[in-house]
Amino acid sequence: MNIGQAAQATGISAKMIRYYESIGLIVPAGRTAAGYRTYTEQDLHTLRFVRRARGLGFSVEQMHELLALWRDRKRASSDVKRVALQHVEELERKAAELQQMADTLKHLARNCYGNDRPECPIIEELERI
Amino acid sequence: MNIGQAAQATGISAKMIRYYESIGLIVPAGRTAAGYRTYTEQDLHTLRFVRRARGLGFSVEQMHELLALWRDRKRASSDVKRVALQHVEELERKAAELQQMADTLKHLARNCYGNDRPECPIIEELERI
DNA sequence: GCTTGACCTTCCCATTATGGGAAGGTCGAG
DNA sequence: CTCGACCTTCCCATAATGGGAAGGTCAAGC
Repeated sequence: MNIGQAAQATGISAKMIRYYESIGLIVPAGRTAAGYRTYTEQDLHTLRFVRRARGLGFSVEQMHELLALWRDRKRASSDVKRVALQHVEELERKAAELQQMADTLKHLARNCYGNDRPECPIIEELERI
Repeated sequence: MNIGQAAQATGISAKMIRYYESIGLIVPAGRTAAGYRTYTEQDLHTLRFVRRARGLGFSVEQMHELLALWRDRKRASSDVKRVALQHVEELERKAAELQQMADTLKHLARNCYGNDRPECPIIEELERI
């Protein structure tokens, strides 16, 4: 299977598959005599793992760790849980930060008439002399 | 006032002040005969506006728009409100996305014993054959 | 057998906002 | 006059992703 088919089968773009290979996240794919990358079912399996991890917001570095744990049949589930919970913390911290910004802005916008007049508490807050 | 003092007075690094100037977000600072940038109180005022906008998660492009509205004494407050609410939407969308990821992971982690055994629903979910 | 279009390869560039660091010029205090 | 603290510009790096060029390969159809 060529890279284009692997891309379609896994939902990861060919560009990204090559990138993941180049940074050592996944092992280099096999090659045909002409130099085309070839993908086995096992390769697709790995790529799908990667896609799901990305979908949960894991960074490439964290995926590296997760892939290593996946491959290690004797891993302790506590190791996986640690990585996951650490990531949960970061996700929640970021989510809260964004929500905080949104709340502040919503509060300001609520006090803005939003009409043709120039008076605007949003700008005034940003300006705050 | 030199750039270092302006940086300290506004909480924006000297590096970023130069960057904002280079991309045209702020007007070029005055210069001494030797080429040092100089900042007036008005300049600091603008920089503080920028810092607050950054603190609310506005992108450089959005700040461009906000600065233009700020300078335009005849702006309609509805224009400001539109920019703000559009940003709120994006912030809330991103926050919800992150929180969704966190919730999914927390759910998986809750079902993981987190002990020395290898069985782990987190890895199994990522793998999902 | 040759052409053509769809695919593949590598390489370079761009994105966003931020910082690190080098090489060299300037300023003020002692 | 010197030295340390500052300033200047320029280049590089980050994370993850895509765009695109130049050129090689493959398979289908004539």
